[in-house]
Parts: sequence; C-alpha cells; structure tokens
Amino acid sequence: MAKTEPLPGTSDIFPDETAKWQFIEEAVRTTFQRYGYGELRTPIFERTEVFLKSIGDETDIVQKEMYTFEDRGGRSLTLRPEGTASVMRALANGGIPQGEERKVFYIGPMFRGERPAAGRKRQFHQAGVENVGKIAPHIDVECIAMLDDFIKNLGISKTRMLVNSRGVLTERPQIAEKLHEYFSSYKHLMDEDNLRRLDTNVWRILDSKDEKFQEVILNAPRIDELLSDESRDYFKKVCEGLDVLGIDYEIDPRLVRGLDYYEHTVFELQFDGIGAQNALAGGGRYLIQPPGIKKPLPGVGFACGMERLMIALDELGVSYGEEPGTDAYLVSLGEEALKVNLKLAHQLRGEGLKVQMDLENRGMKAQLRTANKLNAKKCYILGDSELDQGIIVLKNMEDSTQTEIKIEDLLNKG
RNA sequence: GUGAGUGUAGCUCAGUUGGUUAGAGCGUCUGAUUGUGGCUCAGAAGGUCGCCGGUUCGAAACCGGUCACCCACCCCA
Repeated sequence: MAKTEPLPGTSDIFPDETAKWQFIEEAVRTTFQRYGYGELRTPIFERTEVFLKSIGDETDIVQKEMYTFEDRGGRSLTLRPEGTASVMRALANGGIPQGEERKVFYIGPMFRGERPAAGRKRQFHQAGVENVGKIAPHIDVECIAMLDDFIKNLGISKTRMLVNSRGVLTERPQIAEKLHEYFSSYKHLMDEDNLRRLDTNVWRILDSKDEKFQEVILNAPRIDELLSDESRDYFKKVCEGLDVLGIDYEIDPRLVRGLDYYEHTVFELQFDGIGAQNALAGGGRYLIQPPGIKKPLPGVGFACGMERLMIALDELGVSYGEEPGTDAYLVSLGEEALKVNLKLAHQLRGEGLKVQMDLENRGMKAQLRTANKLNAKKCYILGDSELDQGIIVLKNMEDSTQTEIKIEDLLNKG
C-alpha cells in the first residue's frame, strides 16, 4: 500500500474531486477575463537564477524550500516555487513596449519543499494575476478589487482583506535600519526566531506570533510613519480607491509579507479555518528584474492557493455543482442485442448524450442495478423478443414507465 | 529541519490485563424475482493487522527500529 502512495505533500486528484477543481478554474477564467486578463502558461521549471534575484536570496523560499536540481548539461534548474518570477521572465522575453501594460493570469502547480500540514503541500496549486508595466495606485486598487470579486464569485465569505504599504525599494533600507535600531534594544526578550530575523529580515519581526513579544511590537515605529511623503500619498490613494469601491479592508501596519520584491502596496486575504494557516491569497506591487533585462519591470498581482480555496469552500458548505451524471444506460440481453446497442450508443453519444452500457453480457438485474447506481435517467432495454419485433424498450428510471420504440426509427436517422 | 498523534477489509472504524478461526457499519457481488433498478431479507467475496526485528508457550496488542499519513512549530498560497 505504501508503495502506491504519492510522495509526501503531493496527491492524486481523482475524478470525483476534479469537479471541485474545475469549478474553481472556471471562476478563475471568467472573473479574470472580465478585467481583460489573458491566460499565460509558463514552464513548470526554470533556470534557478530566475527565482534567486526576484524572490530574494534571504527568503525562506530560496534558502530552504526550492526543488533545485542539475540537468544533464550541468545547468541548475528549479521547479517553480511561485508564479510571479516566471511570468516576469516570460513577459520580458516577449518584450513589453515602453509605456504599455500586460495583464495576464495563470493557474498551475507550484513546488516548495516544506513539511506538509493542513493547507500546505509540496506540490500545491495557485491561480494568480499580474498587471505588468505601469505604476499607478488605481491599478493596485483594481487588482485588489479583482481578488475580492473572485472570492465572492466562488461564494466564499468570512474573509478579511489586509492591506499595507512597504514603501519603495530605495527607502526600505532606512526603514529597516530604524526597525533594527528599535528591536536591538529588546534582544533579551526575543525568542530564537526573532533573534534570527533581527539580522536576516527585520520586517518579519513585525508579524511574529511570539506572545511575550507583542507589546514590544506594538510600540515599534510604525511603517506608515517612516514612509516618504510620496509613498504615503500613493498608499492613501490606494485606500481611497478601495473606499470608492466599497471594498471591506483593514490597514494592517504589521503586514509585511515574505518576498523581497514587494514595494508599495501589499495585501493578504485571510480566512480562519485552514488548519494553522490563514492566508487564502496574497500579493502586492513589486519591481522585478528578470535575468538579462536592463531595467526592472514594475507590476502588481496576487496568488491564490487553490487547495486553501477548496478547504474554505468545504468549511462554508458551498456546493460545487452536480457531477456529470448519465443520460442513458443501454441494457443488452444476448450477443445480438449487444451489437445493436453498440451502434445505438455511438449514435446517442454523437447526439451529445452521456451514454453508458453493459459490455459483458451480464444478467438484466445486474445491468439495471448499475444503471441505477449511475443515476441514469433512462434505460434502453434490448433482448431477443424485442429484436424479433424490431423494437426496443425505453424505460424511464424516475417513474418506471416503459414505452416501445422501433429500432429503425432510432438508428440511421441521418 | 524540530516535536506530537495515527497506521486493522475498497471506505469509516471497533478489537478487553497478550490467549482458539481478527470484527462491525457502509460499499461490492449473488440470490429471493428463469427478462426489470431503488426498499427489504438471506448469503458470499474481500485482511501478509504499514514493514523489519525482539520479548513470549502464544503478539493486531508489549519493546526497538523503520516507512507512511497527519497535525503543530517555522514559513507561506
């Protein structure tokens, strides 16, 4: 049994579950296309450097979570741990004319070598969008609105939209310095994790869960007060835009997010009840310089964890729509009847019906039981006596009524 | 990477202080109805008790190891 199981943190998705996936994928396509976004499909692996610079050398993703390997030519390749870096690489390759924007969305598997837990897999799936090429507060607003719209279209409620600003790349070192200065005097109160973050990523201390440290964090310099006037103004416009749209959000000065490429607006959509995880989607504005490109490209986007969406949908009891079902089941008694039914099945399928039939000459009862199990709406029953008369019995499985139809009227109609 | 919990039939799970032939419900198949489903009833099939080793007259149970799942920490979608 163990040998047939998929690798830890991966899973097989069987047909009965595929309906859920398709439900979500459908919502992804219809929602994002309404905003003028087109689907971009990039390879599942890339040269490792594509991820290194954009995601950030110091992030956990790069440091310990990437599936990196060498190909036969000795090149370092990596299974994509997230979507944005690949999208930027692809867009840069396609060429973005000066001053134009590109709007794309993607759906697909991502890979991170973490310890699996509820709502966290090694191969997981994300649906995301990227608006690349331009910088304007209202682009960020539309992006957040699109996420809000998407979640509502799925029927997910009880979420929280958190937003914050991290300022622009050039002012970040100064902010980090202020934070470092402040936190350095509380080293004696810090746990292991925070001590490590002090040197690797001070920002992250802000969203530490260490209870004993909360008071220190509350009194820390607020990012919004350290921002430049320009950044503060940008963020103000984003908030005003969200107000205009009536989108429910909270400003969370402690929201920093993990990836290095973010600047200005960052946001996260939270939902309680995905085990210990609460992020359903996250994103923000960024500046990324794909390898081989001279100027970094600005963009804004988000990614949504599809497995987590599914957990939320289950939690809320949202239904995914019906399983495909069966329009007709063909019951054959004897070899001759089976041959006729093979033709009939082919014809009915050609007319667009969902048709199944018994192919092994079982008893009538067994065939009808199967038809019932498949929830077939109708059964066509064909045996010797029907063959003699040139008819077939059509049985309505809901009210058990039967009618006779001439075989020649059914077949060769066209 | 660290820590906890779990592993018995296709599925969900019982299984007494270690004691004959390892159970139930659901599902599957067959029959009651020689060619008519669902409901009911009767019956059947289905298990290396995760794997390896140890203790014991005797292990699904106890001990050690190992693998897997799962949850939490970390981090994130």
